[in-house]
Amino acid sequence: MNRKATALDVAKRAGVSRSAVSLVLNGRGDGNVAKESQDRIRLAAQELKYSPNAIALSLRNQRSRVIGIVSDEVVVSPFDGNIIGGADDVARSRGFVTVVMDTERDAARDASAIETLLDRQVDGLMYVTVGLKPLDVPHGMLRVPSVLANCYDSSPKPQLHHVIPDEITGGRDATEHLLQLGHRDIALLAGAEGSPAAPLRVEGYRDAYAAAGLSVRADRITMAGWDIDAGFHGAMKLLDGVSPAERPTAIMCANDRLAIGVALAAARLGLSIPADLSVMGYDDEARIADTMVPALTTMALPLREIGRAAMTTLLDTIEGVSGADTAETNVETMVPCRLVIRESTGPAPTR
Amino acid sequence: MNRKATALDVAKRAGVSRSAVSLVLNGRGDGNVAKESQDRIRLAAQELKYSPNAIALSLRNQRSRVIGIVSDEVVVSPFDGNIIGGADDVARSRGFVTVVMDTERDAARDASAIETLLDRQVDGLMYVTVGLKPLDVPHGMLRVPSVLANCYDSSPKPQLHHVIPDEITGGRDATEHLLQLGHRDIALLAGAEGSPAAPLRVEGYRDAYAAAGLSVRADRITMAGWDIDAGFHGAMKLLDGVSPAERPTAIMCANDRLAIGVALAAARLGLSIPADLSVMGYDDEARIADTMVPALTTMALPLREIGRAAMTTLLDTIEGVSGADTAETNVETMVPCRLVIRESTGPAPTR
DNA sequence: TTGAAAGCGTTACCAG
DNA sequence: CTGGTAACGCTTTCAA
Repeated sequence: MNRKATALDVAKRAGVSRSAVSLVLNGRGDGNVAKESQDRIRLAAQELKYSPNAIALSLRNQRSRVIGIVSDEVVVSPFDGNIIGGADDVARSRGFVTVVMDTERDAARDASAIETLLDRQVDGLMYVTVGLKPLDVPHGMLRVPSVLANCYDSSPKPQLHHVIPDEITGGRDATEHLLQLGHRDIALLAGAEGSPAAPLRVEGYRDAYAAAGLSVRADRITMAGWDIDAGFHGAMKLLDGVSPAERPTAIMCANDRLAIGVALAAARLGLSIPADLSVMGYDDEARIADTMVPALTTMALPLREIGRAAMTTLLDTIEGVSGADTAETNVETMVPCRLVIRESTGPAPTR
Repeated sequence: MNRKATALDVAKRAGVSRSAVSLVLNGRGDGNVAKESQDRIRLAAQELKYSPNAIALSLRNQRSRVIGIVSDEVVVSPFDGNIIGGADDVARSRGFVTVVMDTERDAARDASAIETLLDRQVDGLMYVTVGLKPLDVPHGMLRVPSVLANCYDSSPKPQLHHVIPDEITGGRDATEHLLQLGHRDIALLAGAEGSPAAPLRVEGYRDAYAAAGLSVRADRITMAGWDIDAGFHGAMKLLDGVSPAERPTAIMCANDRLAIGVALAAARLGLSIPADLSVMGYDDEARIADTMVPALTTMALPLREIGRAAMTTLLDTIEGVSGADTAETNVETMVPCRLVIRESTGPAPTR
């Protein structure tokens, strides 16, 4: 646990001054320091395993090459962690590191996390949420380049760029997949009221119906909730004791957990998926959708892409890349969802 | 985006010197600074919203009150995030903050994450994994007080304290719950080979059988895997086309996803849970076990407790709390799992 | 009771 | 081409 080597140690060992060390190790040696000294410096640095002290560097340069990521509950919840994964990919590839702080949905902690990060000279901030939602943007975020991922500035005058999934198109594409398979009566288990994502997915569903010249039956749309039991009870209501002619031939779910509930209900009722009933999920949740029996056709949320896009615009503004967004330019990036066809959807049964 | 107030700004506004500001704001004002000046200083600090620059502080004090948490994939995976939540609770309550870096299972990134954290003067390090596993401890962790959560030093001479769940007792308690309900033929879907947790849970299962004076049937234990499909196929093999007398009356699963697969199979076979078949999960995965239909009886992994315990021992050694572990004292803390009884287990069917 | 100065490890500037 | 010096913001010691 002995102290790390400093630039001074390297200088001494190489028999030069600190400044020479600094110049050489930052690639500005040529034309400033004798070749011979350069070699000695580099050798000494290696022998001492010298790496500059990041703290001193930050203090000196007033920047740290660190991006702070604040999340409402991405770390502790099972969802959406890949947004952070994608963001980190991009950050690393551009020579930045990310540090994450999760506030477990406590708004008071948001502010203090951001203050902490700011105090440590982060060069930029990113706020990530579990599930699309409006955000009361913490004040500190405006003091440094910042971006929102999977959430958006809920104030009347949005200041921050945000990156979100295109839920309307997602809902539409999912519905169209089913329509193309010949389904004409598609029930929608639509998630819970109060979530911003749910109504958008419903809107996409309506769009697809309209585009196909079909009219939607209001009673086919249920704001069921987001969990397995909601899917189960929703499906039972739709299917149990209902004659085949009256049954929807497909159930589209607003997430994969609902689809599990639907599958449970179908199995209990002796209905086979997809022969008797097609089931669609949404999210493509890892270790759920792909391992379901049958494997779930679903609309994948572009989590990594959201993270990548958000980090890219953030770093572009930090590094002043030309074309980087200013207050004027677009404040919204929408990333398309991706249809993943597996085994839970098939041709509508003939009746 | 104008610069933050510094101690010098406060001093100027209060008409005193920088040092006075420092003394007063660190509670060492009495006996050193006139009461009157103290008030002026505090007022000025408030007006300027002064808070000390953490970077300068770290540089000066050679410590940061930051704990670095490195994870193999806790952030991006859906599992075990609550370990970090628990750790953060304890850290905050003791005036530390945590920053998380996820290396997405890339050992090369472990080392660099730790180097980055060390360069930023973290006062301590914690490594967290998804699922119990041996860890090839990255070298840098030995340069600063460190602790392992949900993993353990795989080297012959373990150096670091680790905190892990008591899987053997967990397996035993789960089995005993079923035994107490009258089950005598309990099948075990035991997870995958190669995972350290699986054999421990099996050992607990054997212990419970032994304690009850029962002998285990080797063919009742299947290393099935960890996912829904494995549970489904495992259950089908156990149940499909097997006469009631030959069927196990309960299936114990090494995690909740396997239990989903089992429930799916049971429903398809017209078996009712728990009347015909009791099903146990393991993990008490959020939004899965509690919302299953029927709600899953399961063995809850003490994730938050693991995080809390790990952070507590870490901070104790950092702050030199008496009784804090030294190289001599215990290197292992085992946290008990917690039986959560819901609706998927019931009395063994009479036959 | 107060203020000046040193030092934490860097880098950038400017004489030599 | 080189080495000393200032500055980043803070705390602590020492002298006034």
